[in-house]
Amino acid sequence: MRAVPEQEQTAASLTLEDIAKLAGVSRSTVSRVVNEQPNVRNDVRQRVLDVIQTTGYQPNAAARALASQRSWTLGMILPHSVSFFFTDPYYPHLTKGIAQACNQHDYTLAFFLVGSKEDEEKIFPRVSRRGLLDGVLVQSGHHGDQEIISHLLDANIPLVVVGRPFRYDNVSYIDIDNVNASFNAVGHLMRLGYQRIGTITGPPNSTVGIDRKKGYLKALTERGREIDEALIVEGDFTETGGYYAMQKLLSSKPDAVFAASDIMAIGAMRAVRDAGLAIPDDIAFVGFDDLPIATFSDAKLTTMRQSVVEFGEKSVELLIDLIENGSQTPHHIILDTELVIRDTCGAKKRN
Amino acid sequence: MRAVPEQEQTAASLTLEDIAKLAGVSRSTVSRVVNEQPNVRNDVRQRVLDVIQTTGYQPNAAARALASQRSWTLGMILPHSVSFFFTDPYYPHLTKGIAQACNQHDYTLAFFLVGSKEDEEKIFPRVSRRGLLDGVLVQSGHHGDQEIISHLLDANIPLVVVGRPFRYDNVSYIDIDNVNASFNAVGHLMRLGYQRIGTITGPPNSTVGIDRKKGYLKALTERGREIDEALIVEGDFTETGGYYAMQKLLSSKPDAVFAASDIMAIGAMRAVRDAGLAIPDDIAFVGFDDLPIATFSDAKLTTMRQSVVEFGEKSVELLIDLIENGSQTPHHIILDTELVIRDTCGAKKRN
DNA sequence: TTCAATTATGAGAGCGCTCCCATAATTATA
DNA sequence: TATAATTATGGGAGCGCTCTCATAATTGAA
Repeated sequence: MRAVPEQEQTAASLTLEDIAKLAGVSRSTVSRVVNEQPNVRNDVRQRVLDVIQTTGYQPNAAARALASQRSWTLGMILPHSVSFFFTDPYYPHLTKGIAQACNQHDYTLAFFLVGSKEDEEKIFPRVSRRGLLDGVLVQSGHHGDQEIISHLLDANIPLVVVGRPFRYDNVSYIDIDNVNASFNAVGHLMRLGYQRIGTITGPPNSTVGIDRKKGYLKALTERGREIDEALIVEGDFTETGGYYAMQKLLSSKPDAVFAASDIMAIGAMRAVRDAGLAIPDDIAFVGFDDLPIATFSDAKLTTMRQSVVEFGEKSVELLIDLIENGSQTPHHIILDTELVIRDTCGAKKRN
Repeated sequence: MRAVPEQEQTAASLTLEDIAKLAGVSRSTVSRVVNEQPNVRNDVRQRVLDVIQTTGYQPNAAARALASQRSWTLGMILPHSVSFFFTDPYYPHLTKGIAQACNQHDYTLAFFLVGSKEDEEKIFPRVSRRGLLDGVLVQSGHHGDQEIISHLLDANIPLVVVGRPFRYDNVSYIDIDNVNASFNAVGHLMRLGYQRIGTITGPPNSTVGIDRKKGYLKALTERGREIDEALIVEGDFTETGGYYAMQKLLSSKPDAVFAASDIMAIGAMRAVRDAGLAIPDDIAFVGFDDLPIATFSDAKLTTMRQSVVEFGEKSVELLIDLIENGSQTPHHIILDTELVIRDTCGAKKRN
């Protein structure tokens, strides 16, 4: 059933043994050179390298994986809950960060986008199949993802959750300090003198949604402000969600709004303009994420920056660390955020 | 250097041989059962299946790949040109379609997101490494992607381009008939009686941009209308690009606009509203893609539907066909589109 | 110059499958 | 019932690597 080998002995179908013969050394020596191991004489190493160079030899990934019990492939799972993969550009960006980090570390990224809850069942055995993945990244932080996480935990496969999961004591994850970041974002608005600061939150079944709201509340209460429930409206991390949330908020007459994501801030600002109000003069804004879209609009968005690139990098590095050093105690990494002051908060006008 | 096996002989680390022993048959028989091959007595098959079921056995992917010379993994390459991966939700959607199709066909999807032109060099040897991928999908249609495509072609790896590339005589690709689709979209506006139909095109270094503009021109000229260059403005498949393009267009006083993508249409409609004009009464709109966002806004977008799910499915199926039947003649698949009439074209008001 | 320590090299086994082929069991046909 | 055809099963080789271990070459110290 194997395809008939045509004319060619293509470069890529050469084996270690072939290279060894061409370089006049043994398979083992070539293997050492390929894997940059010591104990090869310099001239020999160079000779082998030359042969590899001219032939364009590439080691066979499957053979290497079988022999070394390492596939050099990481899995990334997007659970069904991450259907805003399509509505919040944050996810594509994060995905890019992860993909790039994998490249840099010479890992291949396998992508498991779970379309439906049933798909999760189907994907699970695939992910836990030996010889395919060295470790798994799960983009999560949603309440519905507990099951898949504990599945993965049971399978004893190195695992990093990207975003804090609901139960996290026994799993490694990476996140930013959402509470504190939001606290600072709202604090910034308070320092600028705004009196009626509203917020558009994320959904309450996500840790991100919960934490950012918590930071908002904390900022107000710690400085003795009263919480006005009418100033808190739930969004869903979509632009449209932000738009409608803002429409509701408008009746409570806020003078500033902290939106839990840039994309919601953009939707909300559109609602403000549609209502004939000006930003930041009538209503000031602070967003969250600092995606490129934050600067696309006329009014550049003041926002809490989290470096998605760094987020991706660190997730991958944590996972690789887990794979290579296999510690059993879960690691929790919290990345920094930084307030980026642009136009929409009104800070510049007040200087 | 191998990790010390702790207490467990986890289910997933069982081998074919173990299952054989447990079921009282040979390795070969288990292999036949696992791979759903004939020539196994029913009761034996059932016995083996039971053992597999209870042990949770999963064949080792690397071993299977090595022995069968098939990795059951497809690569998806997003060249650097697809940086609008982050600005046009079309790409995440398409990615989802592809990911789901891979799942359905029991392939794993490996994801190569090329961050920079230099990355392309780095990714190339990885992709052409034997034993890793059975075939490759390239999301393309951009002028800058010729190089990577011919690289892949040289490497003699089964290849499907998703979107028509600039040179396509020697490569398999899948696309929609963009010219005809746009022709129909614009024809729809003409039939509704609009006189000054403008267009916001895609960039001219993409086949999609070129073809959709071509369809626009064809629709006008075939019906004896004159082309007014002032009614043609270039966009870049981003919402912001659509917004600014529309601002330019406004001075030419169009009564209808065909936008080459939904996301640009949405940006453009925002510009129209910001200018105090109504949709569709002052300016009618037809978009292209029919992404979910088309229906999010208040004014539901009339648009040319291309099924991204089907697009993904068909790409994967074409690639699998190439892998399994390995024909040398390139296949070109053109999918259908369908005009979805909603509010923004004004058709409903006129009935 | 001699022997120990160190470094370089090669041979062999084995990773866990698939696939071919030989043989055993079963069924069909005469 | 005997023999041919068919179907079921098992054993062996091999996919292309890695990694351990034995041995050869080189260097250092006495």
